[in-house]
Amino acid sequence: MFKSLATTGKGEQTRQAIFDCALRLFRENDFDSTTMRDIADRSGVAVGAAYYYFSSKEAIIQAYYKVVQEEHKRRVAEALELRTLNLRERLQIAMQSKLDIVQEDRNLLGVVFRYTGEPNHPLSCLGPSTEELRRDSIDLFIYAIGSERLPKDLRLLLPVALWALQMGLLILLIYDNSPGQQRTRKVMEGALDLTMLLLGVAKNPLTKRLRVKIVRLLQENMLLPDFDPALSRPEKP
Amino acid sequence: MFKSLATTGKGEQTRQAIFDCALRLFRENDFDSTTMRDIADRSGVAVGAAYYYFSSKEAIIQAYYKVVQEEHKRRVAEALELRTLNLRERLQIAMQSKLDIVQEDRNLLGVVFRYTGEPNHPLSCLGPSTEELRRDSIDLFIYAIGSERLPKDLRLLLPVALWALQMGLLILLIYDNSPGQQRTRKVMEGALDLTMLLLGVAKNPLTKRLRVKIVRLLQENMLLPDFDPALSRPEKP
DNA sequence: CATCTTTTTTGAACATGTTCAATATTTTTC
DNA sequence: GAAAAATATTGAACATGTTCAAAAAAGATG
Repeated sequence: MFKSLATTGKGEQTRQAIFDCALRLFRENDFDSTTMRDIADRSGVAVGAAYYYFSSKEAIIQAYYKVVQEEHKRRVAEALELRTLNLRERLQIAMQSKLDIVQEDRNLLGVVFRYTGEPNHPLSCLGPSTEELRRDSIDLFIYAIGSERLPKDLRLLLPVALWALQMGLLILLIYDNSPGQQRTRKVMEGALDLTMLLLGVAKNPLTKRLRVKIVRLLQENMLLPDFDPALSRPEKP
Repeated sequence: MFKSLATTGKGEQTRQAIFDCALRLFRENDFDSTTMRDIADRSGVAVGAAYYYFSSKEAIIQAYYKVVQEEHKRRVAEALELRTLNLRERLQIAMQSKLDIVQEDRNLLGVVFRYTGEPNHPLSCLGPSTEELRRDSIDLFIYAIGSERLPKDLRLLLPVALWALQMGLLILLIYDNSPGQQRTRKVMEGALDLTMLLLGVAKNPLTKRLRVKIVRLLQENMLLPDFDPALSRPEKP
């Protein structure tokens, strides 16, 4: 009943060929100066075929981003299962590995953000159509946080905050022309230092009122994923 | 020596006609489904003329955003000069008036963010080509903060933080389908409350070390406008 | 295997952003 | 006011993302 099973059916093969060629071309030249005709030619198919597998040129980038996400999950799981690490180390791995994966494709990455401000666009990186990807991304941070002892509200807040930080770092990475994108790495380190520091402070009961204020503001305005009705999952089955 | 003086030369007149028609059409339908041919037809000129005045379709949106910015400056200046207000009130006016101006054009606004992730694009809202706009926007917050008594580092940090907050609120506004976009307004209020609260805390000398950490992190990585060499202005003439 | 159904592939046609050489108009110069 | 220079305008031509009816290939059914 599902599309393309394990065995690489003919269709899946073409899809992959188109995807691979497209990525190669995007990397050699760049997204905008690569035409769908280029992609089709290189893949040895007609333009129509490319559209049979990808609903638009940008959809190829979305497929790319899904691959990135999978690889990210894989790497984080691998690293965290290897040995026991403290929170700071775990978060660092989560952030770092994402940057590692994506670093060579800074130009492609930009396209992912192209419809940030257009909610109804199927590729809007904040829109409903990408909810699953987003959820996955946040879940990865939840996984990295693991069973770390944290006040309830912080447990709710931290993953989203880290996701937002990651988005910011991706943007920074795109603009970062320092050799090896060291600048972005440094900002990441610094931001994680600050995060740990703030977490320390936040555990202090004196900060309770402030925390409540923040969480309530976000919750009431549906800025925390669990509180978007469309997303809410049964909490106590 | 300058283009188009006070007297509306013929050219400026056409430009304005094209701009007006374009905006009207963008609002009636939307950005993407309005074609340059539509715009040209409605303005009673040939397509080429539209391109003589606007280097691209998106450039019309940039022009729109400049108008918004001007209007924003005007309103803030007007409101702040009317009577003496406290910091919270001043910041609120700065934020609020921006939302007021832009609210009816939530769909257009999205286009402003279209090249966020593409530094070299002339319309990249974080790129070098829009540096002036950004600077203006931050300056407006500096103006709103006025001569409020603040530690030096906060004086450096706050305007940028407010600018970032404003960008976030604009994105939120675009996604906000609550009646009258109340949700965005509430988040704004809440965010300003928190800002004031944090400012209060930050004035406490005990937070000095943390503040220094934050400022240094941003400065070292050129994330504060004054420290981008390309931007630096003589500070002590 | 013959037939029917589904999946895949094709490529011409279309829509629309953009360019540009040619033309017209306006402004400047003397 | 005529000639020259600068500015404005035209619209056909181009490039490229996308669509779609038709054809081909693969798979299912009997």
